[in-house]
Amino acid sequence: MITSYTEENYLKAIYHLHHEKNASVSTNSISESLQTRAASVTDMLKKLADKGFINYAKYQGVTLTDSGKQKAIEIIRKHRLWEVFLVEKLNFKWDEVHDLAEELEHINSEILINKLDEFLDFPKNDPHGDPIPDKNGVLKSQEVLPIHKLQIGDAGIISGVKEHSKGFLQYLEKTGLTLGETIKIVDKIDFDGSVIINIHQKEQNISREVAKNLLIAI
Amino acid sequence: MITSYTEENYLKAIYHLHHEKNASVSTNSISESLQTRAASVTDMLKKLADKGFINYAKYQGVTLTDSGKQKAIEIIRKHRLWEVFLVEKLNFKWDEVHDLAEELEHINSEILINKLDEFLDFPKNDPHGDPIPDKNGVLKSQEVLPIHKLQIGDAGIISGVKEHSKGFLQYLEKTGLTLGETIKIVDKIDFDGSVIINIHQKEQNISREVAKNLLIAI
DNA sequence: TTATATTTTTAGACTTATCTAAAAATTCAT
DNA sequence: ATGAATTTTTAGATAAGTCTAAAAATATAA
Ligand SMILES: [Mn+2]
Ligand SMILES: [Mn+2]
Ligand SMILES: [Mn+2]
Ligand SMILES: [Mn+2]
Repeated sequence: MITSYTEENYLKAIYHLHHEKNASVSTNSISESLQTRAASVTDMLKKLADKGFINYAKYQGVTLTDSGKQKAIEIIRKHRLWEVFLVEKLNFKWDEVHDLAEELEHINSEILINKLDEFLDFPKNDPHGDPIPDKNGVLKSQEVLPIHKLQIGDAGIISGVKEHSKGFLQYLEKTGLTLGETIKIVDKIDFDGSVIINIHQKEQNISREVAKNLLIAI
Repeated sequence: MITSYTEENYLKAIYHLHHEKNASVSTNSISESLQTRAASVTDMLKKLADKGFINYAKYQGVTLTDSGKQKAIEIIRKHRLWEVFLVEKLNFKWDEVHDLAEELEHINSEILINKLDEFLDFPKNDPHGDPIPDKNGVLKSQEVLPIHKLQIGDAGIISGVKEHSKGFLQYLEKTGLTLGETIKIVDKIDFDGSVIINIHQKEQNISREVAKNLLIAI
C-alpha cells in the first residue's frame, strides 16, 4: 500500500507517541506533535484506518496495526540511517541533522536504503544513540534508563537522549555530556531533582530536565 | 521565493526543453515531457509567471527569467550530484539512478548539497557525462557533438548521452560504448544513417538512433 | 450526579495540483 | 486568403490536506 509523505509523518508520530506513553494515542497529542489542528488529525485518522494502518474508534484514540507499525519502522530506519550518513560522511553535527532526515526519510526506495545501510557499514545506532531497525524491521530496544531513575553509586555510559531538540543537543555537547562517556551517580538532590554525577574525573551538576532526558546504559 | 516539488519539476523541464530546441517552450512540449495535460500546464504557467520565474504571454510559449533559470540550475546541480553519489558511493549502475535523483533533487538545503559536493570531491560531470553546475550556478557547457554530425576520420572520446532512458544506457553498456572510450569515424552510411566507428581496435556499426544520441568530445 | 471543562468530531471552506470538455487562438494547406 | 487542423486556454470538477467554527462526546469536579 502506497503512503504519502503526510501519511508517513502521521504513522511515525503515532509510533513515537505510543512508545512514549505506552497507551493508545490521542487526537490532541498527534495534533500537538505534528503542529496541525485536531480537526485535521481526525480526517487523517479516518483515512489511515481505511487503509488498514491504524485501529481507530471515534473518541477512543488510536493504535497502529501490524502493517502500520511496519510502515512506521521503515520510516524510522530511513530517518536514522540518513542521520548517520549526514554525520559520519558529510560531517554535520548531531544537532543539525534532524530536519534534513525528516525529509530524506520519505525517499521511497528499499534498494537505496539497503545500499546506504551497507555503505555505512550497518550501523546499530544513529547519532543520538537511537537503535536502527534492520532491513526486516527488527528494532532491538536498548536497555537504557534516564539518569533521574538511577540510584546513587550506579555507573554507566551515556547512550541516548529522549529529547532531540537542537537546544538540548547543543547544551549536552557544550557541557561534555556526549554519547559514549562514562558517568557515575554521586548524589541526588531531592530539593530540585538535580543530580550530581562524576564524569571525566570531575563532579558535575545536572538539572532535573537534563537528568530526565539523558539515557544511560548500565 | 519558495518553490514546491511540482513547480521545480516544471522549471527544470522548461530549462531542458529550451536547451533542446533553442526556442521558446510550448505548452504542449511541457505537457508531454511531464506527462500532464496541457490544461494543467497552462494553470501552472500562470502561477510560475506570477512568481517571476517565467516570461509568459498567452499562446506565445514561455522562457525562463533569470530567477527561473537560477532555480532550474540549482535543481539540476542537485540532481547530478545525487547521481554521482548513487553511482560512486552506493554502487548503483548509471541506468538505475535517474528516478531516485528525480526525488532527491527536491531536498531543499544549500548546506547539504555543498557538503555532498565536497564529499564527492567536486565532480565536474555526472555519470551520464552531463556537466554539474558549481555552487554559484555556473554551468560550463562542454564542447561535444553527436556522432552523426562528425566527419569520416574524426576521432574523439565518448563524453555524454542525449537520451537518458534506461534502455539506451543499458544498450550502450552492453555494446561497450561507455564514457571515456576513444572512437574514430570510419564510414557513414547514407542509406540508413548508420555509422561505422573504430573502438577497441575493432570496427563497430552504430545505428542512426545511437549516432544521434551519443556525444563525442573531439 | 449534575454542571463545567476538555477533547474530539463534524460541517463547510480554502489551496494546490490535477483532470475533461469545450471554446478560442494560432498555424497550416490548399 | 480562407477553411481545416492543431494548439492553447477557459470553465468547471475532483482529491488531498489543511483550516475555523460549532456541535457532540467524554472527563472532571463540586
Ligand atoms: Mn518527515
Ligand atoms: Mn536521531
Ligand atoms: Mn523531480
Ligand atoms: Mn544524469
